[in-house]
Amino acid sequence: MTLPKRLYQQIADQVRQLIQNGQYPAGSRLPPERELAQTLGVSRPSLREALIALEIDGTIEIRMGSGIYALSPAKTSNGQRSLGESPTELMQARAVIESAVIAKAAAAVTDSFIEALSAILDSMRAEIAEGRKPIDQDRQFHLTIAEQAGNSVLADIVANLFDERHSPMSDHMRGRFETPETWFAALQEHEAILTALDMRDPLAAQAAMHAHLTASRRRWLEN
Amino acid sequence: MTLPKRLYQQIADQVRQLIQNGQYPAGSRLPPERELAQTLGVSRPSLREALIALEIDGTIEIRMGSGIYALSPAKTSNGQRSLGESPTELMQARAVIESAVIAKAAAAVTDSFIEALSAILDSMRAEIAEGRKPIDQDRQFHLTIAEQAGNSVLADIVANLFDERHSPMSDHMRGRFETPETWFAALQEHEAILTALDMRDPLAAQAAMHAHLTASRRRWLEN
DNA sequence: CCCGATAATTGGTCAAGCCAATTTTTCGAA
DNA sequence: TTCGAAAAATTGGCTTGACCAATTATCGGG
Repeated sequence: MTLPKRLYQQIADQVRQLIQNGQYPAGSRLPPERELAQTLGVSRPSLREALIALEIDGTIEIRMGSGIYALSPAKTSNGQRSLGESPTELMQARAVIESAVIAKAAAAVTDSFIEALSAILDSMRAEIAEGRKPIDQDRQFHLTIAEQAGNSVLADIVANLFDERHSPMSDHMRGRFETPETWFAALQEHEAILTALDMRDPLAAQAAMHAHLTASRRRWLEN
Repeated sequence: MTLPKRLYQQIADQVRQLIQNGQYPAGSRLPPERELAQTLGVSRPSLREALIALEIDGTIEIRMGSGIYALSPAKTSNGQRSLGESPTELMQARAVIESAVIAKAAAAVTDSFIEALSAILDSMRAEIAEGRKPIDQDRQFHLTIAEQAGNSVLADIVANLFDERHSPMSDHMRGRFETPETWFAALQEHEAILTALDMRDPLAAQAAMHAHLTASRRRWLEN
């Protein structure tokens, strides 16, 4: 499916291609705004909107009175990966990071932590029973564990990887729709994780999380 | 130090605050462009530039003819963390992830991989000898290891965490300037990592990487 | 040849207008 | 009185043109 793209997005793509194919290597200065706008056949405000997008994703640097400079790809911020580019690698990365994170969380188990996870699973079960998709509870489960590890940088990464896995566009492109059966399987895997955490067993928690993410990958990619 | 902020950034911050403090909860519609511009005392093109920034970072959704809608924080993409917010946590996250990554890379060692790392360290040594900062070689060293792990998602995360640690703003704010001495120490730590990889010893490689990142944290935060 | 002043070039912000998509309102028929 | 279709209003999208501010280039005098 192709969404109609905003003009600023089209312009940004064109400029990004000029940089990435070497026409403007890193450090070089792009043509001035007015010239670029004319070359691309768009208005200056529209070009500026595109330049803002490129500034945000780290493709260019804008210096008032001086010009627009191409940045090296190494300096770009966390660009959005193309959807479907590495779904297997995405799930593998989740397995690596959430295994490390849950080991930390398992070393910091408290009764309230266990109760919070249990409440999330109760809510998840209720949603499944009503035929709804407990995507928010799924996210909350993983994020609560990540937060218990005590490192907000890791928690952010867990959240972002979760969102990449579950972005609406990602699901739509792959033609994947979860069913109550797949959600129930996920719930059972979550309960196994909770049991391992309740036992304060880091190795068991890691194994349960790894099994869950392996199964999730299978549900996502192989159906 | 405070860089003068672009107007669109200031506007975006204001709108983001309106959303985050509950004045426009997720799902609600913001005032129309023309009204918002008037309320904030800016022009419509400037407001539109801000709205593009907010659209990119997932704070809002724009629907032509319908309006501007606040999104829930859960849906936001990888927002930039405030600089200095968690430097300790940033380094801890790097330790967790790069330890996992180097274990994978150590299981996939090849002669050309070792040669590539060795060449990077040679280049790093030459830069240090000439009194320059081998920041690119430092990054290349970490990223080459991450890429050898065979997972582009993890490699991207390693690159992004490295860039967060070494963003010009981050260094400037903390008043930190590396010296030839600190770079030389980093080079020696890198050589220890290479030795462990050359021995195909995942545990030694993990320990060397962990020691390097611990020392790097100390150099960054405690001087 | 160098330095300071001026001009030119560059990005930043603004006002106003028109186009296109969506939503709301109105009107007429059943 | 209700419903559906058409028209109007509202919303975002894009453009043209103008002026302000920072940086760079040029020129003239010492």
